[in-house]
Amino acid sequence: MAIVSLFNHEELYFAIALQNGKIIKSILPKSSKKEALEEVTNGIKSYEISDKYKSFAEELYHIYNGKPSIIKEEDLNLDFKTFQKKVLDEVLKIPHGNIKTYKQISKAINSRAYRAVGTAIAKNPLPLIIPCHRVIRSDLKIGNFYGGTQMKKEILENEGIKIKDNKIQK
DNA sequence: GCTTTAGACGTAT
DNA sequence: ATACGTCTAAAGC
Repeated sequence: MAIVSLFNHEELYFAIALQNGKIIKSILPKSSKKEALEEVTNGIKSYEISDKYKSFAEELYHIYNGKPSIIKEEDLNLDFKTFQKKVLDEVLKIPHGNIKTYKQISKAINSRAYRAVGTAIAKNPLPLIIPCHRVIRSDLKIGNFYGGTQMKKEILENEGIKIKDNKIQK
């Protein structure tokens, strides 16, 4: 049985799901409670909604607004398949306010599978917590994002990164 | 400088 | 077999 907690601020709805005390799923902000719930419970068979982990859901809101995450690695369920685990482990290491390219990630895990890095990140079950928004293209363009490039840009700007014409400014 | 081309990798469809 | 949140190198404008 998974436990789902919600948090909302104005028109932004965040949600998080935990199983055995570990975070198994987070979502990017949605514009309605219904959407947030649908998204976070996608793929989860049985769950109950409670305020028990509301602080985690609220934390998502803080990360979205550019504050450093206080969620610890031991709170996360990182039970992924080998390749994806390597990729997400690397992404998790990117500090707040910093960025890395797809190429740097693939190099760090001794692979040339830049494309596969993209797909692995696309399947990230813990957006915001695993900062996949900090992974960009080597030409410093934003690249794509599950929640849309616009949202990726917004989060990065909230972290203090300057962006002009879809490009990171050094 | 820009664009297009092709092949490289892991995974899901 | 093909498509993808990509990269590089080469070619042409």
